[in-house]
Amino acid sequence: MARTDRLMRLMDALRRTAGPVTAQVLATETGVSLRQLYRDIATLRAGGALIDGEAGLGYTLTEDTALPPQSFSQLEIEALVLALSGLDQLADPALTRAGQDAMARIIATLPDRQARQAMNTALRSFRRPDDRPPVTIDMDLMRQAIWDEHSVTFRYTDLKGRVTEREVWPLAMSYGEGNLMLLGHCRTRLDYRMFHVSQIEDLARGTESFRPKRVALVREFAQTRPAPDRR
Amino acid sequence: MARTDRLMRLMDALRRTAGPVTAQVLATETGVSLRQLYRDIATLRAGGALIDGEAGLGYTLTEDTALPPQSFSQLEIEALVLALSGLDQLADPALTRAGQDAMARIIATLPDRQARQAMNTALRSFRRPDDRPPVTIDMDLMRQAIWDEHSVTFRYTDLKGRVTEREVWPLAMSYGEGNLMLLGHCRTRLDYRMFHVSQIEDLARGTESFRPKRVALVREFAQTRPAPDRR
DNA sequence: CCCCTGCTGACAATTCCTGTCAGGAGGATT
DNA sequence: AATCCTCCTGACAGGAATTGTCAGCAGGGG
Repeated sequence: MARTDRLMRLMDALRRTAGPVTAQVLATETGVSLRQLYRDIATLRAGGALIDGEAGLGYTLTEDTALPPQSFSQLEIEALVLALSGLDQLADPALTRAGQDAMARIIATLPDRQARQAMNTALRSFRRPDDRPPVTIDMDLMRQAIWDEHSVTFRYTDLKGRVTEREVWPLAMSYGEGNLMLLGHCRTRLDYRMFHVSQIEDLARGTESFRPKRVALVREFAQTRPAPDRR
Repeated sequence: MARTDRLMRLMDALRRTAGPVTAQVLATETGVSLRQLYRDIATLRAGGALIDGEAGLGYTLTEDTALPPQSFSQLEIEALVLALSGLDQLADPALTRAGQDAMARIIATLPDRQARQAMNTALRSFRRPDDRPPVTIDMDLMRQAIWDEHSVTFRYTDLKGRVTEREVWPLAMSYGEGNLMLLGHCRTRLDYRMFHVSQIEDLARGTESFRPKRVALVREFAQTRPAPDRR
């Protein structure tokens, strides 16, 4: 790892000095021949760093790409932006807002050029939120219950129109078929169930606590019904 | 830089998987012999990464040393996980993979408790990838063209079954109606068009460059047809 | 007991890295 | 113009590092 290490020190040296630095100085500082230093500079440039080299003057670091490892790749940013844009369709304003905040925070840590491009590489979704039934229940209460590992009670209308009262251990939110769904362990049926959030009414905090079983339960569920493979 | 690069990919692979991974799997994934993988693991450990290796089971990443820690609220993490899970539906393996890597990297910077919870707060989507037409074109080429601000040509079958040859300035990818879409400026029609990626055939690099107009074009498009309000 | 795994050592082949030498081209100073 | 300083590139050979193969040990789980 001597090389990688040296390249890091070279970047540090470039960052440290404001004005142009000659290759000779950098070569001495990194303990390498002049020829090799030119090669190292070439390597850094290939890695995305914008290093301005002017004959008769020296090197100036124009833009710091911090090299792939520490940050996100272009493709990863694209995936994030694209994915977050899908949240608009979930009709859960708090969640959408949180997603935007998170994205903004991530973008804030990006190098300038990458950040500006990121905003325009992927677009927000074009489907209007009104397209799907609005979420009427208190999602904050639901999230709180999931987080606290505490049961909830609600009235549920299933796909065939049957209405039932249920007490459920809320395990996780999911995004299936373009709808916001709740995965829960139904205390009445004693089995895992997926609920369409839009079909839930009269949500209230229940009396049971299932701490700290949630992680185990979710894992059991995942094993019972394997999710689509990841690759 | 082949080695350094491979070590990064190895870290990504370790971050991505929750449970123990065997050395053989990692070796295959990073394209290296089993022996070399053990050496690579040793290198990462020497570099400070805490990788737990148990005989008969596999490797588990205990602690990550990369990336400055970013703090996210519980809700933000939930939004990220939920959003990223939607990528599975896009049938673009590279993008899905990038999303997983990015998520893993974010989670790696989280405090332990928060991280463990995050993995289970939201579930991956349950819709199987096969549900939608697979992406047949070379998305890498498309992304490259967007990034390079260079035109592309392709044959397009519209919703009414009409087939046309087009040259387009690709502006951005979008995720609308649950499908992967391309926003482009059609050079034939001289107007903005949305294309369903699954309807694109014979994608090739075109002859026109539109540098550096992309940002301006996307902005103009956004003003012309306002996206659903963001709040 | 077996199998599956993590882990280590040795060795040869190969690849990669590096220093040296020899130039070319552009800017700044005289 | 002349000169110096610099960035930059190519070729080549010695050396260092990386890697695959082969061999063996140790620990967990059935």
